Amino acid sequence: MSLRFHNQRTKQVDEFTPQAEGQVSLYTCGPTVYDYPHVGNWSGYVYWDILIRVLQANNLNVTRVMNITDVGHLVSDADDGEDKLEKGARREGKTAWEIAAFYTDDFMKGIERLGLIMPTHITKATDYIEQQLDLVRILKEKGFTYEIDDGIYFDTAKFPSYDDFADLNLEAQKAGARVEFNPEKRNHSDFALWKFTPEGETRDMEWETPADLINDNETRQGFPGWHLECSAMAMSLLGNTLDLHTGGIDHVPVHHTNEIAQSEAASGVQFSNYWLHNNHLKVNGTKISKSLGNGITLDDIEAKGYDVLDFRLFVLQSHYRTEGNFTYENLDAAKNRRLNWRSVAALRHQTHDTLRDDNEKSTDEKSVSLYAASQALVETLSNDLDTPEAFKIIDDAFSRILGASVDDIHQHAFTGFIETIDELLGLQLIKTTPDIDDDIKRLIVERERARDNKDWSQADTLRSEIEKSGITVRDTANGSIWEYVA
RNA sequence: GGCGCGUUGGCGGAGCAGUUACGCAGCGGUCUGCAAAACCGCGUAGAUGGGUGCAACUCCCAUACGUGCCUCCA
Repeated sequence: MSLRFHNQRTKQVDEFTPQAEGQVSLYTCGPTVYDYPHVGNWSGYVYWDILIRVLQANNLNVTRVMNITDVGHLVSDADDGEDKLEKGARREGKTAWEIAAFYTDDFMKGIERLGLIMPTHITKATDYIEQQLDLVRILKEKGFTYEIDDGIYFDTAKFPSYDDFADLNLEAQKAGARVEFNPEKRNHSDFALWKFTPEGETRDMEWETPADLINDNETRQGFPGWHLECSAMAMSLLGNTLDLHTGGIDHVPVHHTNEIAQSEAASGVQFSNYWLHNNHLKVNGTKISKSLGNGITLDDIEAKGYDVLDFRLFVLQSHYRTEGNFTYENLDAAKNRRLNWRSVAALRHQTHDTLRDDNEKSTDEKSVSLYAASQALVETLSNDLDTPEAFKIIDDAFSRILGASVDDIHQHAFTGFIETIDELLGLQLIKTTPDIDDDIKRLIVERERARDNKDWSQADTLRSEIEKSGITVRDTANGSIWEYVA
């Protein structure tokens, strides 16, 4: 079995080989906790959840770090020392610390709602201030930094391969730039490692800048630049070279480019061997943005009567490197597909282990080797997380299940297949398809008896009775089958 | 102004130079006590114009439209 991923570092699909056999170190850029995440944010985390599951299915032990950005993420063009957290605090009349705590908590709940596997470490930027300052110190000692009025900056001109990762054309960008940049900066692409709190201001979140990092000896309060945290946390927990680093496609030209520059300038070795990026989700054909107010949240989805698992399935229908488009019409299609899959999964309660095993059944035209389908799922997903193709495999297998007589389905193998789907895709088909209770089973048997006696009115009465429990019955040549009422 | 990407049937969404993607929705039929399911079939997809191939949705060029980045962004 082999794993392949599209690697932004090499711009091609590469065979994946971890540094240490059987072990994978992985860093995922997490949220900035200043507001509720929207469907676009979540789609990325859903895809990286599949990545974890696929790595584990390949018998790899994953150590994963995800950060919580709770400081230092500057808003747009305002170069006035304000960051997203401080702004959010003003908006809601709270402190930046309270804002961070509230939305961090909300994010953690979202992880559970979507059934995402919890990272090994979830780290807050504010818990790693020391490590970030250490990194600044190393970069300063190596001559990569310079100080200007509002902070300590990284001199990108001293890192010659700066534009390789994103294939940037810095000269062209500079020539065509529409936004004024800080004239004190030496290069347009230079970025702040550490920002100083402006004179006369006090921030909710600020720390004393160590004297050895400042040119003159006066004490200055400050806070970390946004890019610094990821490098500091990744390297302190996972080492100087990671196996995998993931994030949104928007991070390629700035955030990840800067992470690479500052990390490799400090350590002298490659920061990450593989870089994976998820494409964005649009809403109704346009980019999701605060100003447009189209940032649909998990709560919005549920308020419209959908399950968050419908959204999860919707996301996985398209490949992670393809741009998606969220509309409620499309969510409807995903919901219907999930309900259909659920009906199939519920069939396992109505099958039995028979004398014939799964392999024997696979030789039967009408049957299907579910063991082979499980294998195919793992292999398909190992090929750059090909979820659309995985869905096809599931649909193929399910349609053969539906076409087969219940007596021809091997319960153990069938349940195993559903479990494999859940392990790989997290759709919770087992959990969402509980068996029916004995009272309903009795009614079903009673109804079958009525049918045998051709007592149709009694049979219909019993079916109505059964439907009060959210279960409906359909009749096949081999007996009655129950399903959940949609 | 600079740099890039996309355009597949009603909707979503894949692979592939020559065979049905798949799903959701729709229509017709078979089956059936009813209902449903299942199965079969249908709608002659590939933005437009050229080019290279025996052969192009699938490669190349151009045009149109859409969209992203260059400023924070998953």
